[in-house]
Amino acid sequence: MPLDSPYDNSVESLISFTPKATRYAQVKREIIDHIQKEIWPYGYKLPSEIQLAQIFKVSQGTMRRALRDLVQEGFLIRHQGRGTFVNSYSANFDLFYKKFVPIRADDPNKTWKTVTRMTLFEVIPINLQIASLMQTNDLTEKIIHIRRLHYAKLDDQNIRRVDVFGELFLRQLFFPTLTETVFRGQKNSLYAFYQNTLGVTIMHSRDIIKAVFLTQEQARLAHVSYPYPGLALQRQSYDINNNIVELRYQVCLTDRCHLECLN
Amino acid sequence: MPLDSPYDNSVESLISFTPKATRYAQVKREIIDHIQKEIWPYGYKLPSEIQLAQIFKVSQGTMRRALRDLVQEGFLIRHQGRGTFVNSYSANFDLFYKKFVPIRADDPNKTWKTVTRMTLFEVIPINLQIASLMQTNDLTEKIIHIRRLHYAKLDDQNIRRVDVFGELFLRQLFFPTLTETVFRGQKNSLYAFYQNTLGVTIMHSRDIIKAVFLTQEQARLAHVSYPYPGLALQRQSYDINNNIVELRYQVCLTDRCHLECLN
DNA sequence: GAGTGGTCTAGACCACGGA
DNA sequence: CCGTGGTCTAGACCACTCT
Repeated sequence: MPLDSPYDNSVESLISFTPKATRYAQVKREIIDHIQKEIWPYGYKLPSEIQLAQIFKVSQGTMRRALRDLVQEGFLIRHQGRGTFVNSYSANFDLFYKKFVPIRADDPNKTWKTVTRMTLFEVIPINLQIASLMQTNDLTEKIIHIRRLHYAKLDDQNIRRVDVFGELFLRQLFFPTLTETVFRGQKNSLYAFYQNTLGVTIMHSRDIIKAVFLTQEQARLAHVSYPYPGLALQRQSYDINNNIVELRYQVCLTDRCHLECLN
Repeated sequence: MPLDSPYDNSVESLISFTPKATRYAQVKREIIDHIQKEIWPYGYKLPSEIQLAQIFKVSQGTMRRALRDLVQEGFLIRHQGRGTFVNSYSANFDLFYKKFVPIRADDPNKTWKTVTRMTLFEVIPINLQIASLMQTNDLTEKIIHIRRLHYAKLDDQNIRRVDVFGELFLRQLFFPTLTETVFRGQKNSLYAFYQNTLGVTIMHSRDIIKAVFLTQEQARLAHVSYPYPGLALQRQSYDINNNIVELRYQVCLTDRCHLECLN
């Protein structure tokens, strides 16, 4: 770049260079950082919006704009007369469940129970396919691979039928404390477990769905004839900083369930 | 109610009784009405927000709130320096396409073309199943039933392969001007056709997806062996007043395409 | 009754688009 | 250049929750 460049090369401008960052966007980013660093942990009650406006040195209106956005994006939850809280999977289970679990029972008041069993836990080197789907270039990373089966427990019979075959791939980089023992201890929703126990919050995900045949082995475990059609769902899950940290591949029977999308 | 009731029984209060309707919500409703009655037709440029605030007798801030909501809900579109416009399928085809067509090609730069052919057009009496899915109780209604096939035209071969089998069910009540000839004339997106030619705007929809076998006839038309798995998608489409006006049932092959959901 | 978020107002300055 | 929407401010009143 020539010395008489028209661009502003002052140290100040280079350091403070945040193109088009509006005040409310800056405030949003700072709040997200606070949540991510757990300075404001999940469930935490934030100061009132008046106090927040003073803290961030903005007007109450600008503060409202930032808070409104963050509520809409799922970071915060507000109750009139009570306050503003950091949103969490535990506190708002239904909300997160509906957002991330598109599979619903055909019968709204379904009578059977579902149980989940882990059948494999291993740490493997990353391969090209997974690296591509995880959008990472580091081929030295380790991947935690977990296999899970979801059984339907029918009331009238004493048989267990596999409804969903699931494979999980997690980047160990983001789940350093996860071991087989820790995973076995988890009972509730997987994403709540990630957040509460492993410190990883899944913010959004992308699903790709295809129709496939079950394999012979899957058909046997599902107690259906072969061949049999199933839904194959591949999911990329993004954390609070927009890293893809989890890859999911699951095949599900659609006998008593369906997948629902709202547009 | 006793004469000394603490409640306000004045004629004014009874007439203007709109429980909890905030000002910005009232303004939103009035704007939607204007659009629905085509006082402000699709693509129309609204007055500036200052003028709108004067028209609706609210502050500019409240006006902004209403406009912001309506943009987010898809009714309006705004451009800084240009103005506020009534949104339309034609003007924002990509946006609507992405919203309502969850099926994407596996290959982002796909090389084949798709053509659509209507193979049936009939007006039939409504039946219980359709009435239930349409959420109507009037069993005297007429339903327009249309069958369409989507062919993939492969470059390297001279064969046409059916990729999607589609059935449409429309409530004639909402599409009084639709005849077979009119339908044959439509070339572009179906929802743009509904809006521009038939005066019906689809605002949102709900999809239910299952994995099924293609029928033998479908497998033959698709040039695949039997049995073969396919995605069955059932859609309920809602108009601007939240009536379900269209029901769609389509079965698609997922050889070169997939279904995508963002959560 | 004190504190909270939800709504609403009446201004201000800026960046962008088009004539 | 003027008109537009985008951002921001500094107040106000109300409904709700909790104690």
